[in-house]
Amino acid sequence: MNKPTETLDAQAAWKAPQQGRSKASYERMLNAAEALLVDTGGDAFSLTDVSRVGRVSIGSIYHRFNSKDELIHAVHARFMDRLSYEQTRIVMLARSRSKTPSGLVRAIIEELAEFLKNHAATMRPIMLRAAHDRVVQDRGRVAHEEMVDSVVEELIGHRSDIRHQDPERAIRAMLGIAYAAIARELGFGMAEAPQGAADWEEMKSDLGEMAARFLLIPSVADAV
Amino acid sequence: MNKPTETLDAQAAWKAPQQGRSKASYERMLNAAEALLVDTGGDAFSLTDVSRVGRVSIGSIYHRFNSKDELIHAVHARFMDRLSYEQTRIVMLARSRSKTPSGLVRAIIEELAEFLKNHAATMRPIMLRAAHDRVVQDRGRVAHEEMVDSVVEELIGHRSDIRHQDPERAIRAMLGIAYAAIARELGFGMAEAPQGAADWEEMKSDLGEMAARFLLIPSVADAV
Amino acid sequence: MNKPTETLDAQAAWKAPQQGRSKASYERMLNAAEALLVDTGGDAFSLTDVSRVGRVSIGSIYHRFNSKDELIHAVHARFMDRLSYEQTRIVMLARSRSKTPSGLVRAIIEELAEFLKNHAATMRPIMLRAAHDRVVQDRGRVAHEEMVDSVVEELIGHRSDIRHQDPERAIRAMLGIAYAAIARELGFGMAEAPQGAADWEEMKSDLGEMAARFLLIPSVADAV
Amino acid sequence: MNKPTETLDAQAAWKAPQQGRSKASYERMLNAAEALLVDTGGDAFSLTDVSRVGRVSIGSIYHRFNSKDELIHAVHARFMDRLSYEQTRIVMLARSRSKTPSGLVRAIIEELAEFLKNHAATMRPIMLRAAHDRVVQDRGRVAHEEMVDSVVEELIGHRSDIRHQDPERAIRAMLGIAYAAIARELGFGMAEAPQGAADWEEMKSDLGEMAARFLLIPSVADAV
DNA sequence: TATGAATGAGTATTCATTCAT
DNA sequence: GATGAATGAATACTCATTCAT
Repeated sequence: MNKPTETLDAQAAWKAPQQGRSKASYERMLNAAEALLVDTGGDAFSLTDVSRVGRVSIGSIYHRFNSKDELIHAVHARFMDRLSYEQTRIVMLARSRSKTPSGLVRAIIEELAEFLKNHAATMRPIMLRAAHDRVVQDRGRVAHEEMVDSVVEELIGHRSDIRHQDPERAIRAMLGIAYAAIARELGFGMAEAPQGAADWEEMKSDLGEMAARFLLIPSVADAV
Repeated sequence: MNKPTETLDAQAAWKAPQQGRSKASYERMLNAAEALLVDTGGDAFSLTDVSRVGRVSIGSIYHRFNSKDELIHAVHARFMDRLSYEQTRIVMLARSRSKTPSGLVRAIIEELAEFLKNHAATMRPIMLRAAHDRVVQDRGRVAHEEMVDSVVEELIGHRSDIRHQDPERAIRAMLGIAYAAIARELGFGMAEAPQGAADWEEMKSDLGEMAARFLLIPSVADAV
Repeated sequence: MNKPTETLDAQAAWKAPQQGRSKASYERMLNAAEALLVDTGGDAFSLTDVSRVGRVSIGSIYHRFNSKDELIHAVHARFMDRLSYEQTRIVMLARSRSKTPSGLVRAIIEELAEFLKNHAATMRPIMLRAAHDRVVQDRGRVAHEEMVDSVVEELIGHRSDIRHQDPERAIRAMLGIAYAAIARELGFGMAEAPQGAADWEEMKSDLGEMAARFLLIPSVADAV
Repeated sequence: MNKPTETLDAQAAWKAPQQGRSKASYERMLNAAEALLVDTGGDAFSLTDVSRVGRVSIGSIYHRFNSKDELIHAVHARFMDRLSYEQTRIVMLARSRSKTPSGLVRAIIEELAEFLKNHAATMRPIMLRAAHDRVVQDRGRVAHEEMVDSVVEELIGHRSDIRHQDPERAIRAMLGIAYAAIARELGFGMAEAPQGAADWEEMKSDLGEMAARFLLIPSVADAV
């Protein structure tokens, strides 16, 4: 594994077996690899480790995957699939909490933050892997864009409240900034959870406040 | 170098020679290691590479440093020293550009962003290294806090314009968020520079706007 | 299969099924193995390859054969059987082309060369295999001796024209030399066909000439 | 080492150290590899074997060579160098034994055969390696051509005695055939020395006879 | 009988670190 | 001090063979 795959696996080369012993061993592999990903905080585990933890032979792993990279991509893909459903619910949950524009924006930030926090343990090493791995980067970008689109779709309904020339661009900018701040707070791309992250609630609140002020209030330059 | 040092090198074990051939060879080491850090996008270069690029023997490297980790820490320390002076100038430069609170906030964001962009090539792999390396993390945190403190010191003079219960906390929150957004845009912690980062000016402007509105305008909740 | 079998499989351990689906699958195995032998230029293909190419399961292969070696021996045996008939015709064809001793010798060389050339694609990797595999060596030797015997039988009828103390030995020596030269020209024992083998016709003609002069003309030592 | 190098190493990547411990260890590597080549009858030995037999570490081998292939090429090159001097002496030795054309041709065959026999133990596995390895093939071809050229140069002085339209071509054809026959007799390209090779003297004599008759006597077709 | 998933010993290669010169 | 050769543990990957279903 000198260089992680540089391009998207057009068609994933591996496929999940559907039943029985075979499926059980397949899942032990993925579970072991995911656990090691989380525990080591990166991909610096050996296939021997996967073999031991998952109680599968090295050969079995290579029976399913052509390389360690492919195994990691399978773990990633499975993780992204799990995320997918929850991610679509962010806007829905936020909407159910508030109907005012300001409240909605804050709720979206809050739900997004909680969603990411719930999966931080796995996202941390995945983001680290993304540093070198185009496949992981690309899949991550797609998921991120889906999330952004769903928020835009919701907030654009309030476009008249958004004090920007281009409301959609403002929403996207705000989300990019909020995502970056949350990811940093949660230590995405770090091997371990950050230590001094005591102020999670405060941080969410600040971020919601900032987002709401940014979108919904006329520029200070106009005011002053 | 499976595991980067986990704790602060209480006292750095290496010291720079003060003169002559010795100093020249010492600097070739550091320069080679830094160049490789940037070129490979991480610490995945071998000491043999350093030896070749820097025209120093492996033995010389181990004469100065007890391990590859220490060499990298020296590179990091030297880099942080170079940054230190420029970082202190951020506030000064911003102040010279605008005196109104709003303009000052925007100028600070702008200067911070440009400062980070100027050093992005080196900061990218360093942030990646920080993922596993407590020493790098800690030094980075210290520098970051110095930067934050200097901004706080400047903006706190305008505390009456800051529409928050705790103006200092608001400033710190804003800076954390802004820093995260800039770092993400510049691809800190990634092996390569991000591809589609076309909208640098827009992004700086959005961030400045967001910071100004966050700090200087009453909450939308109060208003609505 | 680190070490090919060192001794003759006293009794071949496999047997061909006589009918139906079973026979079809058996032949797909042999065909796949033979094709891979030719394509890879040696035995460096895996049973997984045979399984894929021949659309037979690994289990099926092991149902018929106790090892990869045995499979290869079966391919070899089948190939030698196909050769057997054609080989017996070499002398017959040569005889029909010329009745003079000189013409007959040349025709035999010509027919032998063409016969080997027709099967060169398969003989190349088989000779390579023979380098390590006593079973293949021994079977090859037997077939070779049959060919030599048939030529001796034919030419010995012209013994009075052969200018040697021991005409039979001279014939055998000549055939050994001719066979070696043809095999070298055709790249037997090489992974690929030789590149610059442009002069096939010339080579056959030289060899025929040499054989004829060797057998049918008194020694130069006698003459000079 | 899935595929031996396909092209000539333009410049050999390894170089022999000139003195001391370093040279001793370098030679132990080459000697061990050569011994294993001969003993195993091919390149099917592991670098661990080389490490054990040569009392050098795996790392030392990779300090000198970039791959197992390169090590084998170095062994090959060293062997070819040793051969080079002796090969140039073939013609000289033959000339000192006989001045008549017929005697000279026989002496050349005899010397060539003895020369090859003396190095058969190493040439056997090298020829096997050449089956897959273009570098070995190419170097071998060059050496072979040098030998052929030196013989042509000698015999062409007797061109008036050579009963062929194109004497040089006849000499080259004869040498190609003789070389093939000797190589086959000596088991070049086989893992082990041939068993039933009882008739070495006879074979040399037959080959010399055949060569002499081929070159020096008018065609039987002309005579009959 | 047929299938193909599972096994695991074996191989080439890398690289931080040590140490003889 | 300086050099760079030597070390060897660690790792991804292959493939003949076994065996559960």
